[in-house]
Amino acid sequence: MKQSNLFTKTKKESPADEVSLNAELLIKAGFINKEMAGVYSYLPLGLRVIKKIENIIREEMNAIGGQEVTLSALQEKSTWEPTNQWDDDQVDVWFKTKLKNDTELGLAVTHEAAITKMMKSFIQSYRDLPKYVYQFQTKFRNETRAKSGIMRCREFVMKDLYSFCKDEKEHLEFYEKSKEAYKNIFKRTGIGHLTYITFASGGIFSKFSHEFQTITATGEDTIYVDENKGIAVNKEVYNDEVLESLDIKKEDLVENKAVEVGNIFTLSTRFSDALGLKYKTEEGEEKSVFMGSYGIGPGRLMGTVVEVLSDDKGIIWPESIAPFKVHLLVLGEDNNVKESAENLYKDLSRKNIEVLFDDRTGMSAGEKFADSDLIGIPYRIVVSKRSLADGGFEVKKRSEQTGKIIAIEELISILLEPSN
RNA sequence: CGGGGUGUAGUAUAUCGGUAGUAUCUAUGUUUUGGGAACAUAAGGGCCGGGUUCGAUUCCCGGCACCCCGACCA
Repeated sequence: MKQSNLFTKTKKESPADEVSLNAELLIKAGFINKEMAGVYSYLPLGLRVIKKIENIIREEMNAIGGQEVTLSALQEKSTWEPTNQWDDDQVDVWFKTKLKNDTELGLAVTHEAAITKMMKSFIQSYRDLPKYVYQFQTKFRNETRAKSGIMRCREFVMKDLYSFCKDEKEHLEFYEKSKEAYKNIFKRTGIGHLTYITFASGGIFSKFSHEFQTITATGEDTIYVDENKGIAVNKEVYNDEVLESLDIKKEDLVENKAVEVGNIFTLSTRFSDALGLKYKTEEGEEKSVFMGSYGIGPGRLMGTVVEVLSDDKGIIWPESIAPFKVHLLVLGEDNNVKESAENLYKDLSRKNIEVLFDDRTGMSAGEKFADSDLIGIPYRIVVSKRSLADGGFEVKKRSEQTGKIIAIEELISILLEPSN
């Protein structure tokens, strides 16, 4: 893509109404736009990142048997009444609205009940189980206080997967698989080294749920990390009894602030009982479907990556989710230089290498460099009189301080190496 | 929801009970071009409503919006 065609612009000044690093950098670099407190639009660069994150999640969900759907955002009151989750004194984050005929509706806070209801149409027999269904879908939550940039929004997309199993045993097999899938997701999106599976409160039907917590000073949660075991305990369940049951020693734990980037939990038969999602066993017995729920917010994940992987100049995207692989900068107005850059842009594009081509004219070199650092694309290639005189193009990784001049053949072979 | 704070050009900020200044951005021109270039010219502003006052962007009240701390996050 030619940067001269990109409608977004970078900003020099940090927004006055954002304190969080993720929002500050993403807004300055033109990835997102703030519409109101807790509500953000995704711009071309930001959407490319989100789509890449979604694709990684999608691949991992498909790998463990997930089937993608999209459920509606409008939900009926009757969907949530059986589990007593419609009343505002039970769930206080509802956005509610009405049809013209006064029928009450809610904007989806989550989809456990809705999907349980839907699956009644398709699950009747043990032969229909297990099934795993997921979506990327917008949730609306009327948070009393939106905060931390895109980390806690009133409108946000969530990947939510729901598992439907015959019994707890079958459920736990999948539950373990989902942990591995989640680990893969965080590893592939570049925050695996800072992300710990964390024991958290499990609600009524299971002792624990599992959160995936990424260590960062700006996190909302406090967790206790056992580095050797690679696991953590959320402060909300941190006590002697829990530590003993998990065989964790207090002295091995280090307290950290962290952000919850994923959460998996066992629902058991809470929703299937309430909504009547049952199946016939081989013996002809009627049983409730055993369910689980598995969430990740791609937007929050993106914000976390920015929080964790950035420096004083801007964002440092992991290759796997960067909006482009290469940021090609042409310096100066010399026609030979321009032509050389154009040709390189075409060559790389033909090889299906994603390039953001900074072909903007009338800009100083320093301004282009500053923009490039802010946007944070993994490879920066500079074409200038100097680089051509030195025999080619200057390549520098965003994560490194210095670059080197190389010829086009070598350049292409470097860029075609499989990433991550 | 409790507490605290802030609303001034597109953005970021300053001053002031009496003419609202600067930077950046935008437009035009000239000179620049390897780390946010220089000069010139131009355009652009007091959240909304009420009150006090000769006069309010400034003081007071209400509303709205935004930020921070805490609570909440099923």
